Amino acid sequence: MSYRGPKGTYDVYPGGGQGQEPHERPELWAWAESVARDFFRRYNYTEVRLPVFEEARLFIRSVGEASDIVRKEMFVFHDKGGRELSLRPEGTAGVVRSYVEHGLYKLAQPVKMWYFGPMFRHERQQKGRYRQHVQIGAEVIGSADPLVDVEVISLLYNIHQALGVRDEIVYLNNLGDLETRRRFVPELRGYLKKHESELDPDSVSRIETNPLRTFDSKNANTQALLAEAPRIGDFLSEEAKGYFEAVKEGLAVVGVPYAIDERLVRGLDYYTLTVFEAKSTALGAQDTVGGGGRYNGLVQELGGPEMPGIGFGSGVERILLAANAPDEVPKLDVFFITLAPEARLPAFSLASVLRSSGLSCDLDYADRSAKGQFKQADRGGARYAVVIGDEELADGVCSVRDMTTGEQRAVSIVEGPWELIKALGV
RNA sequence: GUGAUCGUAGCUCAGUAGGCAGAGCAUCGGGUUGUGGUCCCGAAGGUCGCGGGUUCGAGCCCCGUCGGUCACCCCA
Repeated sequence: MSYRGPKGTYDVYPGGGQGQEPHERPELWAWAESVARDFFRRYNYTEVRLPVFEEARLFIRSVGEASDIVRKEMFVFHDKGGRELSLRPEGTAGVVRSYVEHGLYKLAQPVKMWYFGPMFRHERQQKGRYRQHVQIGAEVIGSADPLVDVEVISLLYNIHQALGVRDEIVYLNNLGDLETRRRFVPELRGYLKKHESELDPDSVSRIETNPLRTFDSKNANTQALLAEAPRIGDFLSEEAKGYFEAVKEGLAVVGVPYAIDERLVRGLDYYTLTVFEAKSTALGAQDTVGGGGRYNGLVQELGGPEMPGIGFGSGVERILLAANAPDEVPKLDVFFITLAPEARLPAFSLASVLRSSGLSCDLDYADRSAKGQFKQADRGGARYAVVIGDEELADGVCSVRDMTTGEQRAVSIVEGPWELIKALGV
């Protein structure tokens, strides 16, 4: 094989589902995007389309120097002007950059935005994890109303449910505001240092850089130790506690089931207060379908005014992997069957007119036999086969065959395509 | 980045002990000089991931490399 797609990437291509993963099937992508798009319309979100690369320092500043994404997962490159750029590893940084750059804080707040597009992380791939993957995401900037948190979380959950994600659980936590973190982090760090010898190496290295992340460890010893560790819930300010309660109450009202997970911290540094993660047990080890959180300091951090924000990102490959994918065959309205060389141009012309009228149609381009053309019509799920051969040409008609019933009748084409269009019931 | 495991037809996979590269599905044709979805017959389709080594002889054994898969790490 002379060429292959780059490591960790995949193709979406026609193949009738033979040997294809759900996320390799074009019709499932079309379905997922249209379902998501309709949800965003109903929730009044505006689509943004942003570059897939940005200045690298944007991600370093927002996602965080100590984060794994910045430390080892960014596709960084230099352009010919010596600028250091990076393929975007996540969506929030670009959206916030755009919000600040275009002064969107002058618009009526909050500004509600969504996007659908590829993200890039240089990782070893496995089930549900690719170096290029697609995220559906939403960001709401300019409101600190806990009901916005509820809206964002329920939007994520409802999209997943509409797409058939199986066995989904939404985990929820509150990381507190900056004041909370200031008091909690030294406390946790002290505890971890005391038990340093019993921790796994990854967790030890995080004691100084980002002690909150140790909560994510899958190491059994570390987890046992953390059960006794100080809890962030005990350090929350009254405001943060009240905020958390309001979010929980809102979720109950809109019927989003959730579970509190006090160890949920997430790997991006910009989160404050609400964080959430939607997982599905239908996936492998990479069981997070979508997640996000509030980032009340980020807009200011990136040079804008003090504006709160919240958002989610959800992996479309993982959605499709965790979903009960519909097994819909794309349907063709008409397939033209030409049984004489002189029939090809009239058929081609009729197809062109039918397409203008909104019907989907196709014809044989492979010089197939009559039988082969009917098979092709059948494969395409055609409702009608329109046959044009010597006999039809002599009579100025075409033979319209209903592929479900097998009934066939002659329709005049002497006056043009209008009889045919009428017969097909447009 | 670490570990395990696997690369044979478009797809799913057989391939015995190292001895001529196979099946099913899909594709194309024929049975029906112009009629599909069922059936029957046939054809086409391969640098056995790639490179090196051992051997009279390698899909099979050895080394390397690239890629897939799964897990760790981390996340979507």
